[in-house]
Amino acid sequence: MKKPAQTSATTTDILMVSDATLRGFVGYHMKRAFNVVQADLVRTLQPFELRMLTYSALVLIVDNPGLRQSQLADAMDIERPNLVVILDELEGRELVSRDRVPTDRRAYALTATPAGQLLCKRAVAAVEAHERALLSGLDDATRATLVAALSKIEKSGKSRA
Amino acid sequence: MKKPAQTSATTTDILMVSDATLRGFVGYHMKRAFNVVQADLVRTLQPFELRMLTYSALVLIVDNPGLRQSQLADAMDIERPNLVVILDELEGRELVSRDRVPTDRRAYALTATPAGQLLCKRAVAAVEAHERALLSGLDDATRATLVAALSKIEKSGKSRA
DNA sequence: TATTAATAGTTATTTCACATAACCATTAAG
DNA sequence: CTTAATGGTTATGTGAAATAACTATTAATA
Repeated sequence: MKKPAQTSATTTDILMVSDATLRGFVGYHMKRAFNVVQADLVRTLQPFELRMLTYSALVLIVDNPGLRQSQLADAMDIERPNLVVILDELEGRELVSRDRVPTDRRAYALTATPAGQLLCKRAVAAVEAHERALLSGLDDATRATLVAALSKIEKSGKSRA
Repeated sequence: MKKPAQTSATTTDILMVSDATLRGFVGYHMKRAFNVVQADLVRTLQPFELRMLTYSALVLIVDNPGLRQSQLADAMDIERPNLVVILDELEGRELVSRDRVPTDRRAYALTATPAGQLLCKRAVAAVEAHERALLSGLDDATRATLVAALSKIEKSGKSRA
């Protein structure tokens, strides 16, 4: 009788690590799944030299031309100071422009340049394709339930912020 | 005729920011929902003086007494160097101990002290309670679908790591 | 109107979660 | 026995967030 391949000559005891307790939490599953999605997103955006934040900022500016930095920060759920570097980068690449608002000389109106709009369109298309591939294992009904559940969770947080 | 409350004397134009494009991505919903869950988790763990990482490390050690740091790093999907500080903290608080493995004097076997086990039990209970509250809007079937979908997404990433 | 308070954006600094490179000790392989 | 690989560590860097404190400007109020 052959000994089963001498699995571990080294005392390493390839005992699988159990994460049973953590698996009991929906949050744990969310983090793990999101890590996968995010890693994919980062790879997808790399050719465009966009990061998650520059990407979502750009998309929001394209979709909401003329909005203020504070509105954008609000929409992105980040603090104003963090937005500054993001916009510095986008502006430096001439993808968006900060234009003074004549009626309020404190504020800047954000708009995407033609180059920014083009890059945005391409990036969005790429992300769509990648996400479609990543979620190909889920049928439409499941995907809808997933999104609905996530929305509900998100909303339930808005109350006790 | 009363003018409708002069909604904005300032030109601020309270125009709602549209995130319609981003809402088209499941990943966006995942991030938003996870932010809520994570914020809740952080608040929940604060009384125990645990952060997400110290918490999950502790739980995994309790569930897998004797495991090595590299196994733990692997299970937590982080690099070994990052685990060092986490364990320094847990060991400093005498919640876990690093014991030399006699058969391999390079490695450390990680075990939770009684204090660590107790804290772990309490923390897990608290997180369970909080998560139950957070997910109270979802019925069991939806929750099951959610977890199944997230697991599938997670797995689909494991192939193309 | 003059002063105070609030707002928009910025700078500086910090924390946390992660990654890489390089190193020491020890063990395994050639 | 020399070389590889492994387990843990140190040092260091990056990206995503937050806070405090500042300037310029606009709104509120006394």
